[in-house]
Amino acid sequence: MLSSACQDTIRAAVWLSTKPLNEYHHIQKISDSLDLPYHFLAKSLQTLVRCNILLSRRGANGGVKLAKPSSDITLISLIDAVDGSTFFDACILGIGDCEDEKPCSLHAQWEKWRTEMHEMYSAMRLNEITDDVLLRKIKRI
Amino acid sequence: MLSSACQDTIRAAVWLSTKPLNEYHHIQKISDSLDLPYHFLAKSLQTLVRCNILLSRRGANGGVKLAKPSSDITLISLIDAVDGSTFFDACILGIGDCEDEKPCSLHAQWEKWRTEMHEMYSAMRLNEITDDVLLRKIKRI
DNA sequence: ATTATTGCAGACAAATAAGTCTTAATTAGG
DNA sequence: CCTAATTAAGACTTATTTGTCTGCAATAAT
Repeated sequence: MLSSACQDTIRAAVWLSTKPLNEYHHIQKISDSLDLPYHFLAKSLQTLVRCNILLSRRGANGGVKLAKPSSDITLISLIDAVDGSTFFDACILGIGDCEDEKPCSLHAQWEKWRTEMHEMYSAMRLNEITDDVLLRKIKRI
Repeated sequence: MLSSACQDTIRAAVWLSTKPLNEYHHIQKISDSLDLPYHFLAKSLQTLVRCNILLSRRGANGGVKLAKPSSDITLISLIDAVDGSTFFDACILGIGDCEDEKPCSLHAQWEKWRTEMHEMYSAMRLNEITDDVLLRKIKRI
């Protein structure tokens, strides 16, 4: 559904959204707080830096921070950055040209949900996702 | 979303549902018709045999066929057999104990869709999925 | 300037998913 | 009984995802 890299970046971004905008935070601190693998998380966050969603600074007291207010960062921008937008385009049965030609019987219903999901992710901004479940130190399944 | 093994078995089952119930069909014929990898499909279909969704017969003129009328076979039974039911239980952010404790802010909406999807798959039976898109020879993306 | 600290980049390793191949077992038909 | 055809089972390979490690480059503090 969402890759684990994507799930990690979402949780990390939510974590950052609870911190002041002007502070840089060491990625190690984030991975420790959320119990995520440091290097794996670091790699995914680099993607967000390249997409101008995060800013980073090297060296002592360096780290990463949100590039803009959390109310300006949509969930879909994170998903697109890390996972790409393939999920919201693909047929649920993996049939390549199902969408362009006549859609299969599952496709019609699937498309409805896909669209709804995409709209929700597009509407939802980081500052709305303040639930502390995301910020708790929870090892993945 | 659905594994490719699962997508394949669904298409194969739909293909079988268009054939007379008393005929066995060589798996090679199915994989040729749908342009799916033979051995990979064969393995997945064996799972359906073990779940009593398909019947099989070895040897000359052998093959597989539906174990019951296509109107008695739900889509969810295929998905559960091949992929298991983990998808319909898991948090979209991969947080293990999100459901049992307080759900995260995404979880509430996600659960609604998950449930709807599960209900649709449970209600939908093979004989309703007659769309010929599924039966066309279409290479995966 | 020097040094410690940090992100960056890419090679590497492990785990999982996807796909292939070989051999054995079973069956129909001659 | 033989033989060809076909599923069953599982080992094997390949691809993708996930995760780790190492060294380099930049930067702030001293």
